[in-house]
Amino acid sequence: MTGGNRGRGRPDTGVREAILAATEAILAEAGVARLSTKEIARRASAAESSIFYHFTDRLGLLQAVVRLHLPLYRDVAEEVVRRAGQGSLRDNLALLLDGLDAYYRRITPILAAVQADGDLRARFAERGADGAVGPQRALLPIVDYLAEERRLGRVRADLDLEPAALVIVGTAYQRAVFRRLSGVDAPAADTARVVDTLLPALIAR
Amino acid sequence: MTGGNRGRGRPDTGVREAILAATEAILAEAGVARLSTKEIARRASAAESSIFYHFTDRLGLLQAVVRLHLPLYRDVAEEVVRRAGQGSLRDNLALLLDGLDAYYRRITPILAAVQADGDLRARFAERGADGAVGPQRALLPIVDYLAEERRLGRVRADLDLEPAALVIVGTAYQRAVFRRLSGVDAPAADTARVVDTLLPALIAR
DNA sequence: GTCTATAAGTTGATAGAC
DNA sequence: GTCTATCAACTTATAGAC
Repeated sequence: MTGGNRGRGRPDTGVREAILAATEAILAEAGVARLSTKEIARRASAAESSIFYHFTDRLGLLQAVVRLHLPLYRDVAEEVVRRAGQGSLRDNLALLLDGLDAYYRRITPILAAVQADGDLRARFAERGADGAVGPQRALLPIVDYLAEERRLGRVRADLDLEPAALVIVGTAYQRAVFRRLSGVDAPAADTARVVDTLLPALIAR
Repeated sequence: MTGGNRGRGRPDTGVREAILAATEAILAEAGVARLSTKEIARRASAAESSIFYHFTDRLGLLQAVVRLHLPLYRDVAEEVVRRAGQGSLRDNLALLLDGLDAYYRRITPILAAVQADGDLRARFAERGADGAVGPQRALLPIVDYLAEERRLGRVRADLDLEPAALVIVGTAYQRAVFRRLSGVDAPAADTARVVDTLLPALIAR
């Protein structure tokens, strides 16, 4: 056990965290293809066997990395939910798109790893079934936000929430993927244009 | 040389094609993580060394698989460009979304492989620079279609084409990724709802 | 909890016969 | 063009000392 350590038990020497950080770095730079326990150990300046001590096996490590990033999504999404009714719809949408974009830029390598490894995918499909991490869940906070704005009369009364959330998330994801594939590492510059294109689909006419 | 063989040169024994098909199958079922030359040879009922004879190395094989699927995108996209001005905008958009969805369902495992392998990603980043396959190019046919519809006055005169194309492609891609992650293999059922949500962003008010 | 050392298996790739 | 045989390097994982 590490992380929440406050003096009880063995002192936290940080190897576990170093391993997680090294894993994430390799995933982002080189991809799962080059993610070997030896390379992780080298970058974390730790023994290879420490990986197995902390995470049981390679897949356990990958799972831990994914788990580490799930709360971040809630942060991004719930930040916007809280803003429902405040500020302009345009500003909120820009905030949501940029927030999702930054989030996706960070987790795209990890998502790619999940998609690239059948075993890892299977482990998350199980979890998805019991409702904890199912991919469609990603839409829920956005749906909540839109529902609140609809209740307040700031978006069309007949807005179909799930498709609308899908369009927003899909647009943010696509921007992140495009930028990663083209090797650009700067934040997106065209948020305003995307927002202005999206808005007429949301507001009353 | 195989494929276009029409009697000249050595007879086409189909090993090359079998290797490509086996590669695609493994990618779809298990992901790059399990894509070994040995497994490919086994599934293709061919010798492992034949892979190296035809594709030089593992990366060359992956490149060949990607290349095999690029024309398919043009087919999907250009089908819709041809329909500009014909049928209803709603029908065309539904056709485009479903076409892109089917396309993405097929290439998602391949795209995942590219994202998961840094070397492969690098090879395509180079190509992208010289303009042949750059990811943003995926938007061009959709931009062309929207431009034609705009010229005909069937979409808003002030529609911002690139963001609009991004939204359409992103939505289609997101649906495909979601469905793959949740293990569902059927075509999308909610196209109509998505189209009706998207449409107000495109048409004149 | 972290290390060193090591085992057993798999990997991508080559040489050479047919 | 396709095969069999082979290799050195690397892979995940374990045992046991500290």
